[in-house]
Amino acid sequence: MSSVNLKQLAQALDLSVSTVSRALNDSYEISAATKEKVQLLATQLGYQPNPYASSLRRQQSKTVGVIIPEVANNFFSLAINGIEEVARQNGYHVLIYLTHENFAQEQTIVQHLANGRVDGILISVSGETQDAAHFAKLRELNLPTVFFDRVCEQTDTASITTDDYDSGYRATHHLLERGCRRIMHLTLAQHLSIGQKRMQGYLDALRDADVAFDPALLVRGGHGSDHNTALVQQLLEQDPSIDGIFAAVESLAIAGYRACQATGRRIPADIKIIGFSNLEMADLLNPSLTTIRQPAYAIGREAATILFQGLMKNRPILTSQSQELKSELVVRASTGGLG
Amino acid sequence: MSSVNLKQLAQALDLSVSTVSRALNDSYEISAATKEKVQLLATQLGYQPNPYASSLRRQQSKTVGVIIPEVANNFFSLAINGIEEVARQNGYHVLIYLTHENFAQEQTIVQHLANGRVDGILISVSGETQDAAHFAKLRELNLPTVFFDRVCEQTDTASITTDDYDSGYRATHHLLERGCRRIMHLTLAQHLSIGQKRMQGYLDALRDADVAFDPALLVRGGHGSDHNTALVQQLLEQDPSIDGIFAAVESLAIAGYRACQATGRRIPADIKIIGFSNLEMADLLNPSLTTIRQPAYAIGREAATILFQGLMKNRPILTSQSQELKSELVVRASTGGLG
DNA sequence: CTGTTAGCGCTTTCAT
DNA sequence: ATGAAAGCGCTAACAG
Repeated sequence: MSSVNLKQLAQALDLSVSTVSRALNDSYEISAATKEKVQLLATQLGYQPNPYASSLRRQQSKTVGVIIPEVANNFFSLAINGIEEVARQNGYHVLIYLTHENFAQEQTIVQHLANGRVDGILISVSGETQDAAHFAKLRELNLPTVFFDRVCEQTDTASITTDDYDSGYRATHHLLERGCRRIMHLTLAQHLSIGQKRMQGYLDALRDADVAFDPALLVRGGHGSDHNTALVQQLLEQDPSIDGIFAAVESLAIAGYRACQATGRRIPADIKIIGFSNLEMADLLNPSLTTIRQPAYAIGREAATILFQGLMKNRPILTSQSQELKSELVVRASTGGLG
Repeated sequence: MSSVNLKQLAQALDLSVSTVSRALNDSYEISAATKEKVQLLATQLGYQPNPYASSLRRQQSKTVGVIIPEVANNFFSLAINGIEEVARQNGYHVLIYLTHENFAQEQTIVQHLANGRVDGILISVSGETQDAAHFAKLRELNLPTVFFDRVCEQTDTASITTDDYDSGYRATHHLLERGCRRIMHLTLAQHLSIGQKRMQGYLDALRDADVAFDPALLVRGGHGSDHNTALVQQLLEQDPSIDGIFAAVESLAIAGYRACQATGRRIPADIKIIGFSNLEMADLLNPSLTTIRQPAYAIGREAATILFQGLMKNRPILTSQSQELKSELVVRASTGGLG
């Protein structure tokens, strides 16, 4: 493709291919004079090494695969930003794959990457994923993998997460502190560790405050923002005692907000809302919406950094390298909004 | 990496490497019996062809590069979704590169891709890009390229855009129709065709309505949401006659909204806002914000489709394949909000 | 310091 | 219908 290759360079310079190769790779066994000559001509002719030839020979691709459920979601977008940046700095390329929250797709993708196309994998598991057999294969093949945000607890690789339990606790505590006693808990993926931990934080905060937990307040949303809004709205109408909403996912925070509006509840006078959201817009537009912000960009960077360190030093990636980054409680409303 | 390769399969089956290769590629010159035998063992052993070996030999990578300014932006996120989907359907892989709106990075990335790593490129140019020399090289190398959203008018490849002029006109018309006469125009990248077209729509709408254009109402924002808010706020305070805001970019629509709040202007009673935004959240959260929604996902799909058609049929990608997709004016407020 | 040679794993003529 | 052999472009022993 790039028209000019090593052989041509070698011929033009009357050198052997290996000398040229070594000169370009700045090998210590090539004279400074030759190096210069070679590099000069190489840049003149715009020589670009064929990545596939060297990948084949070196048995490494300088490429990582990123597998995520969806990219139209601010958390993952920001994470990709972090990942791409670190990759670039380390001379790596980034292949992107989307599972669309579909387990079968996730399996296929993982399997497709187990052929040397990538040197390592960064993954946030799909909402449907329960079985971890496909990850076992990655270990077998010794393909370094780092989980981020939505981790798979069954395998023993490194993972970068947010302080899900803790932030779930804090969020609930925040509402309790403001007088809420009947807090609706909105969640999507109950069987994902991320959902479970957030909910456990919610439950423990209630318990520590001696507030009874009512299972009726546990709501599992689905996909489709209008559907969720209707669902919450219905529950609000059924139970006027509800005075708080804790949404474990951004989309559900919005749904909760809209449902409150639809039922005429005033925020924060009648009801208070707190929700996970990585969308700065959300609280910029609407300060009455208190949010839990995950350090998405940092998570991407951290996950990538751990992966690359393992790759460069050719060391296995250990569970001990796992980290839990802190999320932030963002309260915008100065005028006693929800804050 | 994947441990098992053609040679091993061949030995195990007592066949030649070429036969096995052909069998797996479903060649017509292999007996049905052999094919079956081969394919059976291949799946049993979990054979995965080495992508780099076949890329090297075939001189094609089954990979496309996507170059965008940023991914933490709903438009590009959605576009990637569309691109990835189409790529997957066609057996292509997607490499992601971010320019961070930086021209130098864009040049480097483009140059790095001109070595056979990708079979084609999908690109949305950085805000700084004025010079198109680096794209000329792509043409030289015959590397199929499709521009999307932020196109480069100097080259003659296909491009997928939104109806920027038209939507700029319609947005402005919308405000004029509601009585606005002093409409502030907020823009980021004035020299990008996308910014120019939107502004031209604005100007023409004013002219057609016989409303004088005041250059003082033209505001060029920068990066940093707080900075932009302060800028707009200052202008609003200086000029109380301003009764409308047209934001050519989502972030500026938010800045405008916040500035209005800060200066005590009521929306839409005192001032009306309309802005480009691909964030459904924005108008869900705040129905008084009328938005122009681009068909981001469709743009991604369309751009990718054109690229792949060219790649598969080995045909050049022509300007004639360019398309302009329609954007949508989203008015949420039923209660006479801004709508 | 430089050249010769082998080979990464696959595809594809060319032969049989 | 199958096999032998060449070669994609590069790197890395091994010589010298």
